[in-house]
Amino acid sequence: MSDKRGRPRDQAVRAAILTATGELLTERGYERLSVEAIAGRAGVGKQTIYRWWRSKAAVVCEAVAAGQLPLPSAPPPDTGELGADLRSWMREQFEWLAAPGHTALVRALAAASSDDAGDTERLHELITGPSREHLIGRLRAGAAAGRVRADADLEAAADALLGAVLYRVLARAPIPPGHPEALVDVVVAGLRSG
Amino acid sequence: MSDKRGRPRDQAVRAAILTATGELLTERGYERLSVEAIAGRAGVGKQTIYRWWRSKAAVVCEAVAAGQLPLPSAPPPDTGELGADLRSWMREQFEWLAAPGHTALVRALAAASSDDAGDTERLHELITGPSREHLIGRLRAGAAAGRVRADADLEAAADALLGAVLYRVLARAPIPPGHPEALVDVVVAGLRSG
Amino acid sequence: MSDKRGRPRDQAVRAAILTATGELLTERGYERLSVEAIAGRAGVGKQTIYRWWRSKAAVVCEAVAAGQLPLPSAPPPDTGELGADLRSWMREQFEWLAAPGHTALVRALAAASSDDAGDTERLHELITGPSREHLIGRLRAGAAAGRVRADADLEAAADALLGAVLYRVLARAPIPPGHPEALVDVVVAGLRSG
Amino acid sequence: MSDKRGRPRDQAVRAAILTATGELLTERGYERLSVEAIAGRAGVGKQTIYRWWRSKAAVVCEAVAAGQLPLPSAPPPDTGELGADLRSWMREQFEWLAAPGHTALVRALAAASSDDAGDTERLHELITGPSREHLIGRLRAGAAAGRVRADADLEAAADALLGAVLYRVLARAPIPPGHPEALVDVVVAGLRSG
DNA sequence: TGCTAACCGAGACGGTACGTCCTGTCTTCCC
DNA sequence: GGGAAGACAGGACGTACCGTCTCGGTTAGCA
Repeated sequence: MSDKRGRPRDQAVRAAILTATGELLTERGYERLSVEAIAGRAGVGKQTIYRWWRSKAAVVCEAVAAGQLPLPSAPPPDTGELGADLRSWMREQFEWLAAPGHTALVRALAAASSDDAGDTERLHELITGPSREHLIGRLRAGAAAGRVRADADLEAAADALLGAVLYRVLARAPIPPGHPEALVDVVVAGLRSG
Repeated sequence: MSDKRGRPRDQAVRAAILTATGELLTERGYERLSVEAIAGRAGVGKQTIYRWWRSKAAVVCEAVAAGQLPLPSAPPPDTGELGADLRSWMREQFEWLAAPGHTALVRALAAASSDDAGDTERLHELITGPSREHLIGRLRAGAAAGRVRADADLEAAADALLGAVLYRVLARAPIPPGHPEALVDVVVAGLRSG
Repeated sequence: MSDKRGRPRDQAVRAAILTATGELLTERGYERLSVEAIAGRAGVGKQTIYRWWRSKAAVVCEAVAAGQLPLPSAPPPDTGELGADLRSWMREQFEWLAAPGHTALVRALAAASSDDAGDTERLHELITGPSREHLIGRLRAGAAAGRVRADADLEAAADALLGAVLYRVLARAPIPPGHPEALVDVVVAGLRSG
Repeated sequence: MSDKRGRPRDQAVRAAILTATGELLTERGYERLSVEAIAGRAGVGKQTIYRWWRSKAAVVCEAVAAGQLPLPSAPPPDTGELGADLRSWMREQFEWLAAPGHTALVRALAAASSDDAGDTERLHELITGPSREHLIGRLRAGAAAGRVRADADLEAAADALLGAVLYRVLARAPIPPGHPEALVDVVVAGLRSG
């Protein structure tokens, strides 16, 4: 089926490239990340990178997919209290962002998005996709438990929560105390009563 | 008192630079925008740009401020119906984004944000600031009219609405029909009842 | 004695490599000749070339030796008339050079010479060696016939004739009519009388 | 007439590039000479080289023209004795070649010639041109003095002498004692009697 | 007939250099 | 002294080859 002629791709090399990419992205940001620097740190020829990825954005994309970059943890388990669950999840999101380098990383990935349409979708799928699905799942469970009205648009609610986080990060606006909870409160109340 | 010796700054030159910046930004995006291209299209020396602006991001920043870039219109007037007003405003936001070049522009500005901390704040202030203030003003009027409960966090609500728009744009996700209204419905309902 | 186990060298492959080398050398010149292009045209792995030759120059060297490259014909037979014989031989040399690709080939081989000392000698031996030996042989016959004075330096005379051709080719200077004959006349007269 | 707008070309930079080129060419030879190395040693951006020269060969060409490379001295003055004059001139040529680096330089320039037609002519004009003209001038003086027969082809004689030198260098053949004198003897005798 | 060695195609690999593009600074002349 | 033009050092881009190195698959002689 597949063409297996020639020397096979060296997986250790692929890993080294993705690791180097993750490190440099966190250290310097997307703008100041160069393919040459990745090659240098990974101990790899530049051509080896271009052989497998079309662009800087594509490498970053796969580095994220490979878990080379720190992403916020999965949402906390369902304790039955929708509001409490979402508040603690939202707090975690903002706490993760407070760590040095993490806001830079999000901004870097946002910048990477502006390059190519194909990579963008894949990148957002990888980064916000899991969070989003867990979030919607939790909301759906709340709906099943009667905590959320049946006709509520759960996707819109998820957009509102994730978007609010993204907005604060990109605007470099400070996070006032109580902000995560206030966000959750507005959305959860809106889901409860139409 | 002030030293006015020497030739004063040529305002026509400044305008040409900002116009060229706006055009190129919309055409090519922030990544592929170069100072040399701006200078070339504006018929201006490169040094003239660097004399007045510290960086590419700063020029983009001022181009936005000078209205060289198309931004969504101001929110519609207060008709007394908070939900209806916000729905139509939100529809306008998404309609503006649907026009060709506008999503590219927002992505370009998001990318510009990742460069420099100082410019970022100014840029977001210019782009989302007016929308945000109008939005919060409208929400505050709703609170005064008793449509919004007194202790609601209007900033969080504004973040949720603006962030949701930003999120869809950056993720290049399609806008399903009814999405703008659903967003407004969740947030407004959340503001009404705590 | 020698270990002849294992698959023997494929002579068809060797021939394909030398043929491809000859073609590419004539088409593109030595500078723009690449081992990868040779391998590609010969339908051969790069390693197969490096297994048998140390360098690009070595392959070119053997391609010449194997007759893959067109070289000027052997000198005409001895008719007894030294001057006439050399004039017609010299005319042949310049006529061969006039054909398209042949001057490029000589320049390519001169360039190849600058690479490696070992290859250079072998290459010159192959290319000018036979011509040179025939030439000196013809001059020696002339000396035996009393047409050339006994103490004449036949090597110097051969250098002068071959070098003059080489000089014109490398300098890309046009060949004026009567030039080959004039060259022969000077040298032959010089050999006749000291 | 000429466009004098903009910053004028920095002559110190031009000199630094040509000096660096001459040094590196002598040290490493033409094949191992890189534009990046020239830029590095000259303390210059690569673009500054490509702004003024189309190719490596063109830079080498101008380095020669600018006297950055050691070339054999001009021919000795006319003492009236044609044979003696040419013998001492020819000895000088071969002595110059015997110095380390000089043969490499000639081979390098021969290799540079194979790249581009335009540069080749200019390069040969610069390198062998002056020698050739002095040589022909001296021969013409000999003809005027009756030492050379009137109908002798002086160009052919010059080709023979210069070519013989070039031939020995490119072939990396050793110079036997008495070779320069033997060369001159053949050619001068040939010019004397037809 | 199966073992072992060497060949062969393909092509990945670490590198070097290419020639282009752009950045931010500078220098000159013109107004 | 502002401004157009454009040279400059520096540095990253993406491409082309280099010479080396595995792969799977052949093709011989020897056992």
